[in-house]
Amino acid sequence: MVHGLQLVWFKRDLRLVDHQPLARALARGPVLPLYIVEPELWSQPDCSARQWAFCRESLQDLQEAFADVGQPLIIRSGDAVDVLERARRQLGISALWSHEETGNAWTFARDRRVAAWARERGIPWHELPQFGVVRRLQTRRGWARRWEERMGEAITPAPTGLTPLSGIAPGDLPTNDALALKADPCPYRQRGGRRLGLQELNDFLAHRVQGYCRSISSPNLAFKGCSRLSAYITWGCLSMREVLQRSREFQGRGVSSFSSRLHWHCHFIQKLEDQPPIEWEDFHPFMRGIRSLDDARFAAWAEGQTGVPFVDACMRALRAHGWINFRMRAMLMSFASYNLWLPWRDTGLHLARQFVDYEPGIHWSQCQMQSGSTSINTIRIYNPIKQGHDHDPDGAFIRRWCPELEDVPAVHLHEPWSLLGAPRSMPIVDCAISAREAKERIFEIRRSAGFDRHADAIQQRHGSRRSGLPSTRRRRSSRLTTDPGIEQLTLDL
DNA sequence: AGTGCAGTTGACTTT
DNA sequence: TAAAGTCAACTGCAC
Repeated sequence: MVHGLQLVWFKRDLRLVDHQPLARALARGPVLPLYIVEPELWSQPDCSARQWAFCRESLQDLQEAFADVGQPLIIRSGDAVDVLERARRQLGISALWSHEETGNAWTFARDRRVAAWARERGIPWHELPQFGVVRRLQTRRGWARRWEERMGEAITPAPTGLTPLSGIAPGDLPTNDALALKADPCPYRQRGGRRLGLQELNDFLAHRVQGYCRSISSPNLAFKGCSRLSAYITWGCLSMREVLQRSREFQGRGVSSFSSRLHWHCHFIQKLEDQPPIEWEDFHPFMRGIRSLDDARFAAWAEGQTGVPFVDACMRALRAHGWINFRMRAMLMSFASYNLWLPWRDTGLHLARQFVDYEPGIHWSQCQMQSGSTSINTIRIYNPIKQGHDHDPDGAFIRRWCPELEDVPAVHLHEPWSLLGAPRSMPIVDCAISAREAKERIFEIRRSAGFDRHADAIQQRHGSRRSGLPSTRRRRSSRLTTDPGIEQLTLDL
């Protein structure tokens, strides 16, 4: 049976291997592979030039891969619905194929407009999952098992020998200027594309995975010792499935620690999939609006000028690399949310732009988790001085990124204000005092009436079944408040 | 050689 | 993927 043109819409899945929408579309008929550069997307406050640069390199790599199989990748710029409608009018479209995307609120709204357009035009839109994230999830029960099932599916090989469509101009990739992106120098950024992603994967599994556990916490080791695959997974140069399956060919603590992180990747994205407003709204209603934006504090934090050396070094390294290890991300967020008491939405947008591997679901879940607003996790306030001593004991990292501290002797490097006699600038906040105040504020809210009732509901909806069982204390107290029989009894007493 | 004591370590709790 | 506090057990040392 002959079908009409199958439009495969590439989003953050910039590869030919393990691309089920592409493979399924090819089984139906001639394929038009399309990437839509959306200027409005790139003007969103969580997007940046460094992300576009990585995406653009990945697209160039994909263009080459398509050229090798005989059909150019088609690039168009503009609003997605406009571009799709033009394609429909000019070429006729029988079906639209893509991966499911759990993006930000903007891409969610855009997908709804595309869905409405497809419905109106009678064009079926086949969206297939590429991660362990489940659409329209009813319960978290059995989630981990489903994740394993999906990740265990056979890898779809790259197609070969496509029949080229004639008379369609391939189109050009716009530059930063054309997208009006703000200058965003990032000298040590990883480069995009599947070729480099595979290189990183092979090198990680062959040489670096053994030392993985030892390297992840220290900013001195992490840039080389971590997998460094996150950006390639975010932009889809590599599929999660192939990364997981390849890594399971190996054994050891490093491999199991790494693959459990792939599992957590999907666990966190699932939260945003289930509840899109968590991008800007605190999970727990009692946590909403508790912090305030202070411009001077925000600027000092964002520019790596807080006066706390380890915090500043991390922020400056992040700006220059477009990446930093997990623990240091958590510390930067913790410092902003607790010590500086800044709203996580504002600081989260800044971090989002810094991350080449920005993945909305992970990012916003983590921002909230490191700000204590989820209510289902215990609050974790990082002490940047202790973190510095633990993970940068000789101060090499601080010296690398804070040249202004050149003449400070090693013993004072983590807290140069302790160097008596020198007119050393004080940090913008006292770490110990501000941490204690933040802790008191959070626990005051957590003690307030009705807090646990919301927290239990959040745990029910978003908590991991595997490890996130409510604490004994909470379980006990929630039984008291949710079981009407016992509640009556306790009220009587 | 046993006792007292300051200091350390580790498990556990609290915030 | 926190940090600080508590407490008991332990250690090294002086006497």
